[in-house]
Amino acid sequence: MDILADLNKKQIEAVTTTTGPVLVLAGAGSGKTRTLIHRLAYLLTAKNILAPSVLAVTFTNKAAKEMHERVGALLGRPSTSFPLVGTFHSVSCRFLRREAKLIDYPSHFSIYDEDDQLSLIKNIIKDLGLNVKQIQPRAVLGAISRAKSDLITPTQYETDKAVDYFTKLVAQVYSRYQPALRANRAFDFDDLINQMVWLWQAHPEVLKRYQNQFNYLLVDEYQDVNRAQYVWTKLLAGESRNLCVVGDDWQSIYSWRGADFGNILRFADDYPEARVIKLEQNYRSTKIIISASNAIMERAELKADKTLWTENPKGESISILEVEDEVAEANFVVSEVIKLAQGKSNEAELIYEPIEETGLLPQITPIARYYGVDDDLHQFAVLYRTNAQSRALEEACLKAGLPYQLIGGVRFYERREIKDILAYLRLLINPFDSISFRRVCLNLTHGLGLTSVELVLQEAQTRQVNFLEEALLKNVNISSARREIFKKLAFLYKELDKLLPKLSVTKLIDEVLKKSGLEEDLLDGTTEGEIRLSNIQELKTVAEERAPGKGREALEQFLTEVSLWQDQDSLNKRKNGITLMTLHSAKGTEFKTVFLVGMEEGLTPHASSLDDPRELEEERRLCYVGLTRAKEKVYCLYASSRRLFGTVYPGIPSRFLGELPEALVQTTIINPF
DNA sequence: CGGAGCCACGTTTTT
DNA sequence: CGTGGCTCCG
Repeated sequence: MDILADLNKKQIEAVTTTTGPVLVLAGAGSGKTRTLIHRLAYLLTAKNILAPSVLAVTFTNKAAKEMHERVGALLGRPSTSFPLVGTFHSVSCRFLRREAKLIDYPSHFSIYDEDDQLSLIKNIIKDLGLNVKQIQPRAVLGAISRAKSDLITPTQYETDKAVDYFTKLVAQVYSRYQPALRANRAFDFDDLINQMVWLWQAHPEVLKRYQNQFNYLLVDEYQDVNRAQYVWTKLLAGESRNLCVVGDDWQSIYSWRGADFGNILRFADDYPEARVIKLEQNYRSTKIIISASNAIMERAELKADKTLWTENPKGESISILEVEDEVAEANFVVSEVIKLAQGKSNEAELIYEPIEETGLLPQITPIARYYGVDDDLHQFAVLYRTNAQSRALEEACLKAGLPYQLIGGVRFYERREIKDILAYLRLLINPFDSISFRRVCLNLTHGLGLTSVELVLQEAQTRQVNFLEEALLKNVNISSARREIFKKLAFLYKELDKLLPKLSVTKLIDEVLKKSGLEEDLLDGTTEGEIRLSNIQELKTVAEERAPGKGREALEQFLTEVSLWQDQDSLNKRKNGITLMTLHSAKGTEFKTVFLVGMEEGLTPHASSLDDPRELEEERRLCYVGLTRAKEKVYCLYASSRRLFGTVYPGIPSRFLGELPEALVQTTIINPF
């Protein structure tokens, strides 16, 4: 097996430069993932590095999984002798659970997601005697999270950042927020990184241990690391400095979440001896698409210098289309897909017939009906700036019978029934978890309300005991009926605790479904209840796959996995259909044909970015990401009027369209008259 | 305590 | 236009 076969010169350099710091600037479609995978394989075989001393960090579980599988395929060895490949959060969580006792946390701490964080913050605001309505807990959480991604502690925030009313309020909430997490034996997502950084800084001997173990470090999507992740990486790379980071500053689209692509631009400051390797040859797209993408990025102010090029054919022009409104836009996309899909498949399977007209705009593109069964539809994607835009597209697809796959929207683990079940299980592992306790009482236990639950919570807090201790209730001033309900709940948990060692997670979920009465509640004959129950069935499938085995250990593993694996489409089976998703979700994907819809001022670029040049730059990069998803053909659409939240707005073509060189585009105005 | 109606609000979201 | 969060009442 030749690991270097089929790689270009630059890629080979990136694969074989195994010692010292390496920065790989990998343009869109330049074979970045391939290079990474080959580098891992090269380390393990040609260099005979032992798997346990290699660590590869990604941002998404999907990327981690892909890397794992593809290295496996390349090496053809069992996954047991694999290096550790995982997301920043999952890897750090693993470390943190191992070392938790050093910072006085149990190893089975809960992991709080955004919902949980918000509940916690709302409670703190209430405790401070402030009005939750006037404050927007979301904004406070956002500020805290941003501070945390910059490794700013509550104390530092108070002294350095608290300058006006809002930031002073944030300081107040933040200083109570961290102790609140501790009281709950919980960490939030940011903590999974931060606490490890702080732990390493406070315990150099522990850091040393990790540095000694992981001699070879690989970080993917480096443009997306925030300050905390940057420090985390730098600490771990330590003195060996065998750190290879791969990324593309042009594809930095998460700076609003604390990602700082400056980290990629400043890499050489920390590592002056770094080898910088640029992967500029694109294997994905046509010359036209690459020229257009370069034209967009030429105008970016702050960026690493690189130019994408390709040996691929010139390809088709980029079609710019003006349509009447979002309905016409969706109709155009749908009929165009049907037309194109027909060209590629058995014609007998596709029959066109205009279906009943809407009555509103009968002149506009009569929708054809899709009768196909081919799976070429995977080759089409419709990308938009905001999730709200998916509605018109979905409707057009449904009307035409065109199968589609919607990425994003309400995520599986954010569904109420799922969160409820998980809260129930989480409380079993961590009975100090007040957020889960609240959920269990309020959503899954009849007869309990906010007032009595708050009283119990308060009593537990003053006595420093967990919520399930019966003795606790003696001093709580609630009616005897409610006291009985609490006692029943506590008893139920005791029972579950006893059964736990013998039960698989699947069985445990069944047990909870029955004993909590949730199953009974959901079997109320409504389809909604049915759907919720089937979601829980799906959760059981996840449990079987990700956490087989029995008892506490399996349950802990399951809870960690589902907390950290919130991936959108990991649960959606890849069914046939065109893909509908936001530009953000599109990063890392590729399609033969891409429709960029809503290319209007105020949408792409988004209105909220117009007054800030830096945010505008991010919109530009977003546009770049959109264009470079396409292998063969790009359509850009804008509507001359668009209905948003019930009101009609005039549509002005996006500035980015005007920046595309005229020679590359073909503009058509689809006018109904 | 919990359901029904009313009002406010509305980017992007890897973990 | 829809959703979700809150209030009021039974």
